[in-house]
Amino acid sequence: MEPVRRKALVDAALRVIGDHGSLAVTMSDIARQAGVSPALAHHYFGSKEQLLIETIRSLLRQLRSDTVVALKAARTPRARLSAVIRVSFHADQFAPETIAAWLAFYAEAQRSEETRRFLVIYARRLRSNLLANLKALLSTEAAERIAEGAAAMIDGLYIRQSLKSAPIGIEASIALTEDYLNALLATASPSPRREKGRPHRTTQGQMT
Amino acid sequence: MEPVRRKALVDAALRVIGDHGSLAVTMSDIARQAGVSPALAHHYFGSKEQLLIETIRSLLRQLRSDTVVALKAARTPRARLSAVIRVSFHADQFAPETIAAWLAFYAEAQRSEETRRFLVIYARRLRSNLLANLKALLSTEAAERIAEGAAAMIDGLYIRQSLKSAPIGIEASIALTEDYLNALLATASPSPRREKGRPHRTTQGQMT
DNA sequence: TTTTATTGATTGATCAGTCAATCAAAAATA
DNA sequence: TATTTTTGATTGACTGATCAATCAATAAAA
Repeated sequence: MEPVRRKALVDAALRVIGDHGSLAVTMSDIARQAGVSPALAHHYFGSKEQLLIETIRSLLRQLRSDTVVALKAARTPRARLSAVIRVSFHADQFAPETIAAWLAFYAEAQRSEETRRFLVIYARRLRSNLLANLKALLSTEAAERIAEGAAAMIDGLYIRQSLKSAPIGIEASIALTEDYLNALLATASPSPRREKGRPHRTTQGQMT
Repeated sequence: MEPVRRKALVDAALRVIGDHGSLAVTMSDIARQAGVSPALAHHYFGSKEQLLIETIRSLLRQLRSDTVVALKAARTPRARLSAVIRVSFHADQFAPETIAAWLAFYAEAQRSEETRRFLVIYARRLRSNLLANLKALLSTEAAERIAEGAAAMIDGLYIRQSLKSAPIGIEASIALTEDYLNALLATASPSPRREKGRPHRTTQGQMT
């Protein structure tokens, strides 16, 4: 029973948090969603915090698994970059409840060291997946900048989605990130082996 | 006394929320920080929610005021774009407690209609400030895309800062956003009056 | 005197976490 | 096989703590 209940409770927590849009949900809410008593949730997880930790862990596991699959299917570095982007905006990730859950965990990371650790892992993975493939196309220096920028844009599009103010769709979000990549790939030095010196200003003054 | 107390309480709330990294702070915490009794906070604001609303309103007012000043000092559209970026990463905004507070409100917006309204106003203002100046340099169509992208990148850099995982500094954040702008300004059609037709793919396939 | 500012004390609700008690299945024993 | 024992699953009822909100009372100012 244990593994069944644990999974049911973690799934329920994710759902309840997503619906409610906050981690301020009660064990009762979660237990009810899972169809068990609150006491049982405590029995298996010991504390609410522990259940929440398992919940974010599961969110992360899902994302990694999706990423691995997408990466495996892509052959070239450029294609792998697109794969990373696509996974980030994949339908599951972009569901309102999932976005709400991620956001809630971001806020929680301010207070829970353990939650922060998980989110740092996420941020690093995203950056690293981008960086590894950018390095095949650009100098390390340029690759690092662009990886940082692309990761920020992905996170930003994601968080802006949570407000549903300007409902940019999945496709538009992907296109925007791809445009960023394309533009900077074209502007920055095109080869991994490039001349050193000034950190190559991007074509300034083009448009006054 | 009323205006004095209201301001003290709003400032205290901002501080406590920032320190605590969450809206789950008590009226007592806030009142203590402001040096008054919890009962007085209720007396002037009626409810905790109302105090929180006033708090985010104050955050927004500050940001707008900074923006107005920065915008006034800039002469060209391109300079105004830089001004908008600079204000977003201005030292006040980038202080850990301020970031924590913004994040907390983002999470709250999932649940409070009124909080969401304020954040939507913020998102719109940012987009609009960027858009107005981009339109002077590009077709409306391109300007809209780039405004969306730049706004997302700003928000993304901001939120990533909250994790303190890859502590990108203020200057680096500004540079990254400027690079995005420069690259896309160079790539997209350079004039406001441009031929119509296909939505101008950005130089695709440049770098295989 | 009337109004405003301020607080201590209290209330009512909500929750995380505990615990003793039940129930059922499996294991051991006869 | 029939039985007792043990173990794990599960819950209802309870506790202690926390907190938003209220209110009656006091102090001070107008």
